[in-house]
Amino acid sequence: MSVPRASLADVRIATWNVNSVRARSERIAAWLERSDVDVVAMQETKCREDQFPASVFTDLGYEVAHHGLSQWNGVAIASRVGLDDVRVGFPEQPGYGEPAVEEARAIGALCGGVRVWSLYIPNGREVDHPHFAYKLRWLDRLRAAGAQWLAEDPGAQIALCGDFNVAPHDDDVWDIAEFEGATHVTKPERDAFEAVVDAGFADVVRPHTPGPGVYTYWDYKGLSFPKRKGMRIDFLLASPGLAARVEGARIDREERKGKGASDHAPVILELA
DNA sequence: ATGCCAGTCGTAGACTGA
Repeated sequence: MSVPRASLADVRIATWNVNSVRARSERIAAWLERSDVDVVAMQETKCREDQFPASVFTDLGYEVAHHGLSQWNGVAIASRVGLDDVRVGFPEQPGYGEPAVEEARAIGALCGGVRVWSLYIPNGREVDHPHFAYKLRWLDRLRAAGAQWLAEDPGAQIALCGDFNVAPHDDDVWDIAEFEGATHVTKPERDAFEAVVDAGFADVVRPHTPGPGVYTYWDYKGLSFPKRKGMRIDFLLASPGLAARVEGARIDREERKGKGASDHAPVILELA
């Protein structure tokens, strides 16, 4: 049983695409004990509410909120510094298809004074696929929601955490030449990502984890991890009020190693 | 690149992922 912290200073916030919370439950529990994070935003839980293994988190002293509608997507936040005012989805979050169907891609909560969002941005699939337009629309609505939150409270401490499925710069992939015509690196996707940043949400991890060759995701196929063929697509974007508290950040490559790893590594932010 | 690897459904093979 972890001891809840008495102070809200020296908080660690992480984001991690776990690629199934059920298949990964033992590794997640071991990682929580090892990493000593206070808040973790998870994506791709891949389960419904009634299937979510809440005890994995509560047994370690965390509160947990989950949003899952099917075996796809699914987002959660676990916290041991409070978990209040849980919000499922953000205002005007787009749905997918005709008619538009809501997907479990966003959950927010107030954790120790920080508004934490766990976000799973749509993949896009192919550049000419309807899912690609959905991805761009989703990012644009996230930008609009974020801008509105900062307009209402410029000093708000907001963390947009998640798998953005965008590699914003060429050195965020192992070889940009290999991505000709591929999603994740196109100008519209990068513009949509930068628009979120420009709305006031800075990538506060990169200054502490400079590249090139620094990634958060490695495909299971083709020995991508040992070959260091990765992508940097998981981010913690911080509002000005939160960015001012950032003292450090790291990507936990160790967690990508061994049997039963997620294809994404956790990304951890250290706050004063 | 038709696959590669992994997880979901369910119990074969389709779908999703990036």
